[in-house]
Amino acid sequence: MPRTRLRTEIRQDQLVEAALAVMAEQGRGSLSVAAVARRAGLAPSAIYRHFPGKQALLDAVVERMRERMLGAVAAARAAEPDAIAALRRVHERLLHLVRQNRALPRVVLSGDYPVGDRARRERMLDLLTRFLDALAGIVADGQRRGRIRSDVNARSLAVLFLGLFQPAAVLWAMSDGRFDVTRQAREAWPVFEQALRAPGGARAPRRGRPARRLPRPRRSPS
Amino acid sequence: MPRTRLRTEIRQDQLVEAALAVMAEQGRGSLSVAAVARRAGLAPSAIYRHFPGKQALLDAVVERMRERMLGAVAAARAAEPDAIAALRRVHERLLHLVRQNRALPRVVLSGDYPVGDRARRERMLDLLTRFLDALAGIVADGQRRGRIRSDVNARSLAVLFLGLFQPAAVLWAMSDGRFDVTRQAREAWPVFEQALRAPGGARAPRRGRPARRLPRPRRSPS
DNA sequence: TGTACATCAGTGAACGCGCGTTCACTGATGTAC
DNA sequence: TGTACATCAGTGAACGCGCGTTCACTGATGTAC
Repeated sequence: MPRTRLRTEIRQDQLVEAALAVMAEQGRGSLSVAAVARRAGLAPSAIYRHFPGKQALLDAVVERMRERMLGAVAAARAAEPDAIAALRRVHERLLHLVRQNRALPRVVLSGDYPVGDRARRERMLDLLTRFLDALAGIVADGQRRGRIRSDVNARSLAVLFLGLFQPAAVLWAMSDGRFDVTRQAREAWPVFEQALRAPGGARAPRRGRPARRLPRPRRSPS
Repeated sequence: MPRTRLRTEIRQDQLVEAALAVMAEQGRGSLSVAAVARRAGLAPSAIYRHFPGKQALLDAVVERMRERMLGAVAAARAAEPDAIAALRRVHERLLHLVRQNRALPRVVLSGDYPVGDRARRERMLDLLTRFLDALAGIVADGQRRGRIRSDVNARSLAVLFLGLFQPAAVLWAMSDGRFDVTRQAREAWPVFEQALRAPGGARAPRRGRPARRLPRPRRSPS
């Protein structure tokens, strides 16, 4: 006897959320069709009314993460004309996204979401590439307006931004929320923001010739 | 008929390396006992002469990554008395480690290595914690000697350091080595190094009261 | 230096289990008259 | 508003496959005399 019968769009949505919830709670290894179905209150076979197979469900999960991540960047950029303020807001929004959904780092940031064929792996990389492009767009904008240092290319600064957020996300997911992601963000952001601004008082790194020499090492152990 | 017969310590070593190779090439999803055995030139059943089960093999893989990561930090610290130079060397060594072994981010940095029970998850988190502790130790040392800014706690700067390395590692692994990890490092390191030094010309972030106000947003779209 | 025996790293065949998927069937919902 | 029918989201049972693991057996290596 069928329980409640719902339209396929609604079920698809529920199944994607169920998959995310299962990953968040039990890790990606436990992401079976049966587990997702149970979570969504359906029989395992019901999934095949809404997706052609498991891989299609996984694709839909990636698609949802893509929408949310790129959405966060676009929204922040639209809301904040200032590049640094926009980046700060992206940072806040991303942490919010991760806090709401512990599975995000496992899907997007682990580099090892179970993507079957080659084309899917490419699409996965494409997601991160677009994300970095969007961030680099904000950075480049800030550089043009003189708000962000121009002696380092925008793409490299975008990867640095990713580094502000990724370890926090992963540590938070690994520790089941015990890692204080808010505190880390509060302390790390000012450092990053300062680094983004024009080279400031300290000597700017020379363009083309990266400082290979170490800064006067002193002799003293421990 | 048995091929070549080797001592169990040697086979254990080979099997761990084989597991890392399989993960590097086909991703963690393909990490089956059969695949590891094939890679090591053994029959699947031979693995049980050297490990009680698959989980023990996975544990050994984690243990090897732990040794190498903590080894890199310890070696850099011993070789360089200056904290900033030591961090730089850790950075170089870690990138070298990742370049040699593409599976590292999948094992350690993904937050989702297939660890069965609760105790194993804890040990996994413990690895990263110790790693961060070791980094924070270097940072604290630099702070005591006035080489590194003291207005941000050492642990937060250590997580920032992790962020310098983790995205590069993951992007490199995801792109099958196409992402230019060396270039990223060359461009990102000076920015990070500068951020580590004393607050410099720019206003230092006030202790205890993080700047919640955004820096004078200007009205101008796109 | 032989011979006898214990040890133990190797093998292929077979196991049970859980997985993703298929299938015939059910019955609620929507539509035509 | 009622009746007849098509659609389609639901079900439980059954499938084949690949997995981790076990087992009896093999034969190379090490050790005792």
